[in-house]
Amino acid sequence: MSHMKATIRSVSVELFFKKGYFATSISDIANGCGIQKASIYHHYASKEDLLFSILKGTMDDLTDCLKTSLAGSDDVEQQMRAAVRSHVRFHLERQKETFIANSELRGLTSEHHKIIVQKRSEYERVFQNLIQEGGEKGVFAEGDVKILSYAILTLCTAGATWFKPDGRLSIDEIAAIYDGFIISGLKQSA
Amino acid sequence: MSHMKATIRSVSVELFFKKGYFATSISDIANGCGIQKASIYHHYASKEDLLFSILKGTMDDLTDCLKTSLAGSDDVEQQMRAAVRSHVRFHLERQKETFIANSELRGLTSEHHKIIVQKRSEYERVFQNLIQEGGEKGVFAEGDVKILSYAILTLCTAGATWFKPDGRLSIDEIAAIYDGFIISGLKQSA
DNA sequence: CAAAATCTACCGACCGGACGTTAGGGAGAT
DNA sequence: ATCTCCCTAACGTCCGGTCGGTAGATTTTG
Repeated sequence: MSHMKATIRSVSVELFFKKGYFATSISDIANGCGIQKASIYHHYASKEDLLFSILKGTMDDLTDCLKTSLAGSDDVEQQMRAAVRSHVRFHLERQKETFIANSELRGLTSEHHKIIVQKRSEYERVFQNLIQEGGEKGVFAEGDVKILSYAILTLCTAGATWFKPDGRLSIDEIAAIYDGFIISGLKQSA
Repeated sequence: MSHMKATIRSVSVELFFKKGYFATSISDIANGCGIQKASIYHHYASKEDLLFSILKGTMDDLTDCLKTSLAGSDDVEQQMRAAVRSHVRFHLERQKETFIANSELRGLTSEHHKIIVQKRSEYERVFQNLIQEGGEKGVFAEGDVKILSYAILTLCTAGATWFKPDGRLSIDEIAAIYDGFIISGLKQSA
């Protein structure tokens, strides 16, 4: 990826995060890059292509991150803890991209939309399998797998909405809080 | 509110939910109402005014709903359970409006934005006070009040993202799952 | 090795269309 | 006579995207 192409990408992430995809114009992006808007089209085929490439890259990295973090153990509870922490960390470290990935899906063409949704389904399935396995082994209480997986994922994902990088708590502290909260909820002592 | 004004509102909710605020044009709304787009302006001053009135009405109803549900008890745990169930029910029963209220804030002017954010802060404070009080009385484990409140609220709020009214589980069943999950998390046995 | 051809990165000007909004008017109810 | 509610018609603006072109680097070729 050329230097300017990377610049366009990062300026777009910044603007899509701050103003939203539809409220950001190609001129805005070009302006932020210090070039003319026609030059954008030398690097990206369309505005939608730009959005898609951001979303796809982010989803791929997210998936890789999860796979790496699961490789260390084969104990269900430890794996769930690792998965939660990986999920939280990624969403807070790359807050802007993940926020976009969760709020701007409607900007995609239907084919691109399908691709991203499928990637997300595969990602969710990892968590669902862990909940299922944990339930069968008696590590977690029995419960509705889908609802619980949505609960866990959206919980962490939403962090990207309110997180302030220079706030009171560090990413690892937040990850630890979520980790504890979720594992308690899955064990369902109440 | 006149009949047509109510129709415009409900058509807008439908379209804002399905396509998003910026992707929905005044023509789309007029079309859905069976009138000309200029006629919209007899009932609402602008597109933004329409969005704001939807958001404000929804937030007011949400707050009322919470207040009513808390009046029944003065036990902290029971109140938290009631609050969670109220929050979940409202977000699933009025899924489209709450979804918009959580995703289209950027469409507002800065004054209107401020008003809605303030209403939301007051709403959040109710939950934060319950967590605080529960912590002091030893009903819940000690923990970061803000993070936990965000966790609880976004958890339920996110339900409006994936909920299917004709799905496998009823609203009350989902509310019960969330209730158990959250209370366990707050008691932090893990 | 130099000239010719090609490729890369960008620009200024422009296009068709869609958008939110306004002006002015008309039919019916009060 | 006035007010409500909706109409037709138009306005100015901005947007995504295209076009033809240029300066410079790189590669190909006689």
